[in-house]
Amino acid sequence: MSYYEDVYAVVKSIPEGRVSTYGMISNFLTLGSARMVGWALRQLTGHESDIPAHRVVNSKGELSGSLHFGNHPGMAELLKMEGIEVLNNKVVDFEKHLWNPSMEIQ
DNA sequence: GTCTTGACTTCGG
DNA sequence: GCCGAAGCCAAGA
Repeated sequence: MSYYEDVYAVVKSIPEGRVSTYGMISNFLTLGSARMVGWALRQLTGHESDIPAHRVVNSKGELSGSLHFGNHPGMAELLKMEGIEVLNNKVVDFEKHLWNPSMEIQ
């Protein structure tokens, strides 16, 4: 059980129509660095598991990870499909769709 | 063993 | 509002 396993669990826990940020996840898991989340998700590219990494965005609400996906020609479409409006790889009103990991525990 | 890089964040200019 | 630098931790070379 490594730290990134926790990241995967949190990302998978993100409900449809909701997005989360690296800093929020890192803060929730007390990783101390948002890069740890990015590192975990980077390893995820080879896994291609059921991890909805497209729901994870940076503090600006941009799909910074979309660049690494590559396999997903329309990752923004996926978010739109879930009810999230995306424009130019950026989540529109992402703060409204922002999902707090602590919400899972509640 | 050290050095570099990385899907980040935040502060300062 | 954009650009640069520092902080942070982990993995690969």
